[in-house]
Amino acid sequence: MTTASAGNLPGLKATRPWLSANLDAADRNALARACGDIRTVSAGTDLLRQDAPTNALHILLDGWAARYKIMEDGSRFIPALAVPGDICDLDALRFGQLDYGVTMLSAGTVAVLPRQRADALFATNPAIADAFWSLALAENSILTEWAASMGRRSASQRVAHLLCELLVRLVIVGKAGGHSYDLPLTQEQIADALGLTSVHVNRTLHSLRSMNLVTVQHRRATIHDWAALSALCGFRLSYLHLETVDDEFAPELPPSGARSRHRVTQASGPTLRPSSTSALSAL
Amino acid sequence: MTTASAGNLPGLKATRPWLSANLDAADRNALARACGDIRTVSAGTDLLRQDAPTNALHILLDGWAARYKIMEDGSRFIPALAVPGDICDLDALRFGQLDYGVTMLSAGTVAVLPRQRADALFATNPAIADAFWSLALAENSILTEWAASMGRRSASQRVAHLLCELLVRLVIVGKAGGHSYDLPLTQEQIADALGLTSVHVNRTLHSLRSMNLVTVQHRRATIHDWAALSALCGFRLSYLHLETVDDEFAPELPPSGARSRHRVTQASGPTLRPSSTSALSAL
DNA sequence: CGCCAGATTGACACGGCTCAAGCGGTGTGG
DNA sequence: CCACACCGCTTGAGCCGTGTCAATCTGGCG
Repeated sequence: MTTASAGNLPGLKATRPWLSANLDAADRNALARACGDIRTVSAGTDLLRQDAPTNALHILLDGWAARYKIMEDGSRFIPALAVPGDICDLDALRFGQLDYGVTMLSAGTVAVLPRQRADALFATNPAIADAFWSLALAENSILTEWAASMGRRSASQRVAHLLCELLVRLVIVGKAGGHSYDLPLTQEQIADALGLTSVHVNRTLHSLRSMNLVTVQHRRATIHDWAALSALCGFRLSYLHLETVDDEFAPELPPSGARSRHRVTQASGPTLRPSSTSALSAL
Repeated sequence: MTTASAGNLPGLKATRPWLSANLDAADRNALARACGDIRTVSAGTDLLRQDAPTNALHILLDGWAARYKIMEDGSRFIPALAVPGDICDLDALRFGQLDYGVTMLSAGTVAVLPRQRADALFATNPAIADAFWSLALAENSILTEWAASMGRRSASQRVAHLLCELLVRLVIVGKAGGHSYDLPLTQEQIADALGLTSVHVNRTLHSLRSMNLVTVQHRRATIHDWAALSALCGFRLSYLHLETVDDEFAPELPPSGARSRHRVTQASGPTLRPSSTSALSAL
């Protein structure tokens, strides 16, 4: 569709994930001390089984994890992906049984934080409670965006949007090099995250490639034209609620009174100033 | 599809929404006092505009509200519906600008809770902070289920699932009479909440009607066969995290190693013991 | 009685799914 | 070091669930 300069990425100042973004050294230490063990796990390991009882949170320190849901007809759906710094199963903070499972998509390391210790931390370190609140609400916002994708975007837009989101999230935690990053998902897993079929994801990926927008192969994604790719899917940074994004990227106000499923305008191709810093490695 | 007895509804003991479910009189009073004004609003009123700055939460006391998102192509998407007892814009607890708007679907009343007062309350009344946490995580779970619907369920299953969810949520706050309830959404709004088209929602509704599962007309939904309707869409109570549901309705463990998009079994038709109690009317 | 938003209906197009075959890389056992 | 197996990627053909477009109908309401 849109052509465009091989634009740079959105100008992010943030260098840490939501959870630790606003914590000082003391609080980060307290959080680290509260964690039980640190587990090194291999790809395919289930951190949590769907509908099984649980009483601890899993904070992903390295690698990728996915929440998954086996639907009533046996199909699988992936409602969320976790990258370093994310919490795999935040709901365990209040609920003893979750209706999704968590599995590792790559090898990695995970910190286990017992629910009771988390509550204790909240009581003594308000800043930590704050950090968890921000994380929970940001997650909420991402879920909303994913739902919107499945409900109102085409296959190629969904794929493009996911790739854009992941680039930004990975840049923030220092896991993206330039415009590319390791993407350990199979096409089938991408399909499960987007409500598509692996066959169609394959075709869509080829289509995006042929437009010189992005290449995904050998478990690595390389974005060739950020401006065009983000314009194609209407990607806007605002929903990620990164507190330290440059003003120039403040979201534009969309047309106010729109009807269901219709035309429109717009295009945004912010420029990015990559930054880095290991995730919760300090933990 | 499935025939079945005009089953009763799931056996719920809960009589209050998440927010006030575990608050004692003192805390409820504190919450009420913290709220600024109570606004009486008419249908169509916008409580919050998409991408506009905000610094207060809107607690819905009566009526229906919807979060909406205008997509880049001008189409509309509704990521959440609020019924009495729900918070329309929980994200405002931490973020000063939300990428969704909130509009009233019916006339109603809303309590406005300034963000700062909410934070103050959390510091002094741990039980209230707890209540908000539960609400946030439950909302998260509902969003996940909606995303799963859009990603992996057919049109009729989506419609059925939404109608099931709403019945349960309304029973809990005493707004459902027997197996029916007022549903102030137009078919177009239902379509926007399900990622469908109003034309297709219309056809789907007629189809469900012809199967004697449910009737939706004149802004009222009447479920004729709960057992069959919930079986059709694989509705399970667990994702709503109602703490006081009878054990007999504990979710069944789904088959463990499923592939993307395939066969399966299952059917659940719990029996419901309606209960009532006005939402946050005490506020 | 006239208007209008919302509900209906029909005809038709198309995006994405299904089914099925074939290919390629990689790990493993002989 | 080769042969096989297996998993994930590709590709083709055809189908079908939903969307699109366009009337027409209906119930409320002024």
